[in-house]
Amino acid sequence: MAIDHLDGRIIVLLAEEPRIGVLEMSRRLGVARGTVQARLDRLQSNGVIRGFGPQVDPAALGYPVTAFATLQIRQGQGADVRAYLTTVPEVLELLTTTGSGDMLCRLVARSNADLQRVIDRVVGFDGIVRASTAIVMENPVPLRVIPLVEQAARDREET
Amino acid sequence: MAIDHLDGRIIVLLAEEPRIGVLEMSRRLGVARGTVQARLDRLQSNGVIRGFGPQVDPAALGYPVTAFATLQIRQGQGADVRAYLTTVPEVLELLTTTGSGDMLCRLVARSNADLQRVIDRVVGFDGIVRASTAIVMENPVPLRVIPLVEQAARDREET
DNA sequence: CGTACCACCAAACAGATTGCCCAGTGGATC
DNA sequence: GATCCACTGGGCAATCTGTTTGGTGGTACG
Repeated sequence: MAIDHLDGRIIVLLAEEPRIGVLEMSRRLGVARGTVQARLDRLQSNGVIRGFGPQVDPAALGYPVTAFATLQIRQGQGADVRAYLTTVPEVLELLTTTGSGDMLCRLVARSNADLQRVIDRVVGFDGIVRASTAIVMENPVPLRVIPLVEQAARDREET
Repeated sequence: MAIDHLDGRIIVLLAEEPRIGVLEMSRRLGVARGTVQARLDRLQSNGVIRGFGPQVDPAALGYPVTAFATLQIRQGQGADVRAYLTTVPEVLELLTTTGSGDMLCRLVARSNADLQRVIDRVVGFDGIVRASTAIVMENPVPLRVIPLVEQAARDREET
């Protein structure tokens, strides 16, 4: 759960050059291969590293438009809405937030015009009272974790 | 840019068992190893697969609280705000959305109490006019792309 | 003070995988 | 008919993986 400095370096290295392999990592970090291997195993069983799945870019897939929809859910319909939205491929993420039955929904679409179709499909579901959508224009900071990892490693050291 | 059915299966397989290797994939998919290799190269140079970085779980790192902050930016301060927020490790993502100088900001914190510190640090920056924060309670659909990939592959086939 | 435990290093092994090259085949294009 | 392209199936040396072994140092604890 607490991240070591070496753990941090391992994660950063892995983020920079994912195909690197344990052996090469041990060389670059100046530690024994077994150590890296053990650390990696620990990080994975700890759940710190969830996996190494491919990072797919929706834009390159033909879905360059991203939007966030804030949904207001009718009382007691939360589970239904969740189940429904799970079946919509264009729904990339769904979160419930503080506030009266609110959900936040990350969408993608093939175009601005297509976004209309997606939104209709999403908010057309009975159980959604109201929805407001914001289109994403730019993404100055794409989803990242490295700075957080480094911070966590630093915290650990400074103790 | 357009995704083949085989491409789709490759991505899905890779998402399910990331450590699988090209050879094993070719066996499971019933195609030659060179084919899988060529497809993978193409997918990567196309940008469809951005990489294979480790998926780090902020919660396991000690940051179990997630929140979204909607920021209203003072005219012309957008660049400054971006630059500043980039330096805050707890800012995992930053997006500019439609609306008058609005940004959406994904945050994590060590606790609800700690969230206050993070928010102060974020909105304390000059150039941010107003901010409203929503704490994430549940994550019924964690960030996913597979259904979209399958959809894209299906679209391609049905043509 | 001695023991036990733990993380790490260094080395070794067989087995598997990778990157790369080649020749042949079938379909589509012009 | 000639050409291009993607795929197959095979083969090669080099490398990496998973795993085990023995040895070292530090720390916690009775």
